[in-house]
Amino acid sequence: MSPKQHRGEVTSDLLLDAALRVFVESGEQGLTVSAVVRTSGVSLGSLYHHFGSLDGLIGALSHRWLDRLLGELTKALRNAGTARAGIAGAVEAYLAFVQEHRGPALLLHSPLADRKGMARGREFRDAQEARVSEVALWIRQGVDSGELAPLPLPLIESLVLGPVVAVARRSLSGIDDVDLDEAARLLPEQIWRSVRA
Amino acid sequence: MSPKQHRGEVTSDLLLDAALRVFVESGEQGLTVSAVVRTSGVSLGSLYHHFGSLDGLIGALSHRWLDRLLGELTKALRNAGTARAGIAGAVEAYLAFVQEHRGPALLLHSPLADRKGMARGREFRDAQEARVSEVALWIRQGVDSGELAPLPLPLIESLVLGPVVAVARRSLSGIDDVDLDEAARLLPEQIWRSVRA
DNA sequence: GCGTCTTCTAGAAAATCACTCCAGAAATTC
DNA sequence: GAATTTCTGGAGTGATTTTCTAGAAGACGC
Repeated sequence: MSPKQHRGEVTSDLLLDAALRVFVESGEQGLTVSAVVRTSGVSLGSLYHHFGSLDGLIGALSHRWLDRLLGELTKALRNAGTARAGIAGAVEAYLAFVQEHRGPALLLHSPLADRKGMARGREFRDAQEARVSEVALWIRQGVDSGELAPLPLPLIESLVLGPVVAVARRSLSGIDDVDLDEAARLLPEQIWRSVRA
Repeated sequence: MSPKQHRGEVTSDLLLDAALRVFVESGEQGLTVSAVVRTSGVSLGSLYHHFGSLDGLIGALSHRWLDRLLGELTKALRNAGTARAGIAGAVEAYLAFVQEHRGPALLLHSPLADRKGMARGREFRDAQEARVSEVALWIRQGVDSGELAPLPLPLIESLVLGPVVAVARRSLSGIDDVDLDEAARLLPEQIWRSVRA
């Protein structure tokens, strides 16, 4: 790690951290270029040098945390001996992530991540693709082994993650009375019923 | 219908229609005040007179279509004799709506509707509340009659709509190969398994 | 140590938007 | 037919993102 690169990493990390902090404190409304520049202490020029645009910065931040979340999910799948245990583990891991990282979870489930998280460069897409295809592979194995119902892969993925995302959104939006602990206790069994063979 | 009101309705409808057209053609990026003014032929002042802000216009548009969608869902629930038939009907109605009204569905599933659709006035909220509470009531009856599993209502709602929304989003984003007809054929049975008693 | 090239920082200026404001037209009311 | 309310029009304002360019800091060969 050369000094120059070290400096560069520090600067972009300063920006990413500041962006998350601003988002948590001020919401997506307050997440402006000037606010990030102010709280990070980094200059406007540096921001645009490293990320090209505000969307680029937000996209990189979203990607960083989406990668963590997908990492938790794939780890849960990998460590499970059965399809049933894998589904349950992934559901619990998702909800645990939302509880432990409320700020980042809020970002990932906010409109910002949808818009700016997409249309990323190659590196971003590829790292994600690796995760996603690992999930797809795990599902295919479950179907082939007869543990999961013989459905199209996207449908199985939607049946598993759809309810989890819905519950997470409700909890994060705050207007609903969803207890994530309760959801983590009840959802795995119900979701399993919808995808088991 | 007096002449003035007639003119007023025409003007606001011109704006709503133009906004949807602009969104479908140019995406949420292109949905600007000037674009709406240009394509509608209505003046800037009129836009702000009728809707107060761009968010107000988008919110009204989202509300108009969300109301239609919820109407389809509640109609499906009302016309069903059993809980199982109701779930299946609602799922099919949702997916049919997405196929028949791709533009509006894209709007409803886009970040715009999330942000601007909220924080509306009393009239908007109330009309929606009526729909939502009708759904809640239907679910409660299913639980009480022993047809649905004794779960918290938000969880049941998430188990039913979560996968449907996930599939709809995939289809609308275009990057995925989800066949909505196939989904409408397969999902009802799988979702039913996750919520039946 | 010394010039060169690339990378990075800095912030002023430009461009784009949503929104305000108010003058006046059109419709309504009495 | 005058007064009042509602609606239309668009120039102007302020905020925000982005561009531009001048130059500082580091990498590298010599």
